Amino acid sequence: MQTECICLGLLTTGPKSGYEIKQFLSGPLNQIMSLSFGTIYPTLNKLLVDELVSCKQKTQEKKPDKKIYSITKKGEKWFKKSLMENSVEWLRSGNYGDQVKSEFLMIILFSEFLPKETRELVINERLLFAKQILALLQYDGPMTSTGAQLRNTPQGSFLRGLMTNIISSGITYIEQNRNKLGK
Amino acid sequence: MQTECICLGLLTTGPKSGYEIKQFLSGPLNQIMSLSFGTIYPTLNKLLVDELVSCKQKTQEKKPDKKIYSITKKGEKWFKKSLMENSVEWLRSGNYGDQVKSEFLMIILFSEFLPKETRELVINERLLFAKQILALLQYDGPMTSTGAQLRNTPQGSFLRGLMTNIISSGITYIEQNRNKLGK
DNA sequence: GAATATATATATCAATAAGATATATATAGC
DNA sequence: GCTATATATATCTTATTGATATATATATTC
Repeated sequence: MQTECICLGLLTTGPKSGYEIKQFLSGPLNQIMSLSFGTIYPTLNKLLVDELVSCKQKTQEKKPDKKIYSITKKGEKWFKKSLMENSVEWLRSGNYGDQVKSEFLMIILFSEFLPKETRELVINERLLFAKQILALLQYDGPMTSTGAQLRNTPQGSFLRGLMTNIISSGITYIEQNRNKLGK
Repeated sequence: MQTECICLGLLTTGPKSGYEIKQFLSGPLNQIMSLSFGTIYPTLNKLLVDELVSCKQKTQEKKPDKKIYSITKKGEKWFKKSLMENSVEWLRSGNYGDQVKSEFLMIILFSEFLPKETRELVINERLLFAKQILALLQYDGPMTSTGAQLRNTPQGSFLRGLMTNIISSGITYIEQNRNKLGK
């Protein structure tokens, strides 16, 4: 999926700045997709030139100015068309639509070369992190910009449920089988 | 984790060509890590210059020549040192050692803009693919170069088990909840 | 009280990596 | 005979990351 489509898709739920898009992709959605500032800002500029988004400068007190991007009607049309025409092709690309790079699991694969203490530290930290993500997914308190778009839609609940399910069963497996890794 | 370390780590289980490294990372291990040819070949050349690997040209009948790379003693030392010194730092990088880009889950997030038929097709294809990965993970027949290194070591069995567990529970969740996505 | 770290916000650039293409040969299927 | 796929390496353009720069305010630590 092109970066353009990802940004446009996120903008369908309401206007956002580049910083807010990054924040959103740094929350629970980071388990699904990540983009860096170096990708987000040039993409928004490109979308602006192509008139798929519009931009309002918002002066903020005590903070740098915000550029709020909104998807235009032209942008919505383009996004929906692109999604319909390409989703099957995107799905079939690469590892059937997934590209995963897990430092953690590579360290585990190579952990025979690691002292027991380091291996245990790595596993403990990772479990802690996974439990933090779970807490974030299950959080139902006041809305933060970070978690907002994963709520109130069937798609958001589906994804939250799926992530919760996968992460939980991963934690259980690691806790029950970590002893098999070691001396 | 640097590409250098990944290649060296994979070479600790025996000499391999660049093509075989790519094959290995295109099997079940693709759920954990992926590298392209444009990354693998330059990395192997760099490792050769630094004398962390050695190379034997192998002329093959009816096929292009193979360059078989072996990790050197210098390479083993460097790899183990790097792993020990950096694994905790690698783990803490980015999304705690994970970088995921899932076209499939982004399509699901945006699926309100998709006709029901396309959404169903995407989910069906993805479930089929997941089940193929499961079969590959559970395969215990004659060894292929692709699956070899995930066997016979505690680390390999641990990862195979973890992947099986996560993928299975993902499949179950999708099958039981896909109806909640639709009209 | 001063120094440091963190958060908000955008932008750019070097280094890295992906994806496409080129080259060459063999086999398998239609 | 034609096309697709598999083996094998290499290169090149494009895309992306990760680091850095800039600016200001707040929170935390010494």
